[in-house]
Amino acid sequence: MKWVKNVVNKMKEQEAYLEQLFEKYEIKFKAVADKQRLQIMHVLTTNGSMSVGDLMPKMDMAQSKLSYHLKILLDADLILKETQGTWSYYSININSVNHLLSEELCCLFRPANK
Amino acid sequence: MKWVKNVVNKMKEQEAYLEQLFEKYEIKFKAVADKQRLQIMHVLTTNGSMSVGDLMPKMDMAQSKLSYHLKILLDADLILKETQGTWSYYSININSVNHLLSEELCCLFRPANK
DNA sequence: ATCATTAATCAACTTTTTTTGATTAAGTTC
DNA sequence: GAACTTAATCAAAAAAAGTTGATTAATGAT
Repeated sequence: MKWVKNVVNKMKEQEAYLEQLFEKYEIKFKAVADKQRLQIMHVLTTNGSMSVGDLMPKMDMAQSKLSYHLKILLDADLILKETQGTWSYYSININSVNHLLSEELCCLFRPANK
Repeated sequence: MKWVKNVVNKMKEQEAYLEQLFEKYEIKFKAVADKQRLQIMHVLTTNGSMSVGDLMPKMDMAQSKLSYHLKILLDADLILKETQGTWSYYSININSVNHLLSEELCCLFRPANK
């Protein structure tokens, strides 16, 4: 019966779609599942664009460690990077954060929240 | 100067508050930072309240493994548990999910989304 | 060209998380 | 109460994530 096959196929498609989706969100949620990275995001929110060197004292973190965490946030598309010569400037990706977190939470990562 | 001390104290309070907040969210985000657990949440969403035994075939997962992941979601307050005799029934905690995730994401964890 | 600066990457190590199979505890059924 | 069912917990092993210090690559300054 043709329609049975069609239904089964639809279900398989749906499953594959969800699996992909969950994988994507796993990466994003892993990125925010660390208080140090949440702190980085918060510092970038309140200070705007910052170089790794600027972040080091604010986070009290060694350079290689900071680079490691920044890469995770960048791979999850939660922050943006702009290279200028030998400097790397990072900033929050508000758009991406808004699509991921609840409104009340986003407030924490919105510039100049009062 | 008294006002300097006051300002410094306020800042320290703010810092302590944020640190606590980030720790709380670390736990919640860790819980959703796993595709298997996202899948569990989704199954609970579409099927309503389920026992561990019901979930096993749906997740194709051994009992002890399932209990492990359910505990993580429960500790993060993202699911609810009701014990009836020797059965444990788990269900999604919509309220908590709504406060954590973006609206578009919550749709995935809202019963009967069309 | 040499030296200094900035930040990414690497490799070894540590810590945390996840998986697995077995055991335990508590409640049913006969 | 003996046997069975359900699900939590445990301990050992495996896998993944995070930390550390050193190296590298690329750019800038002298």
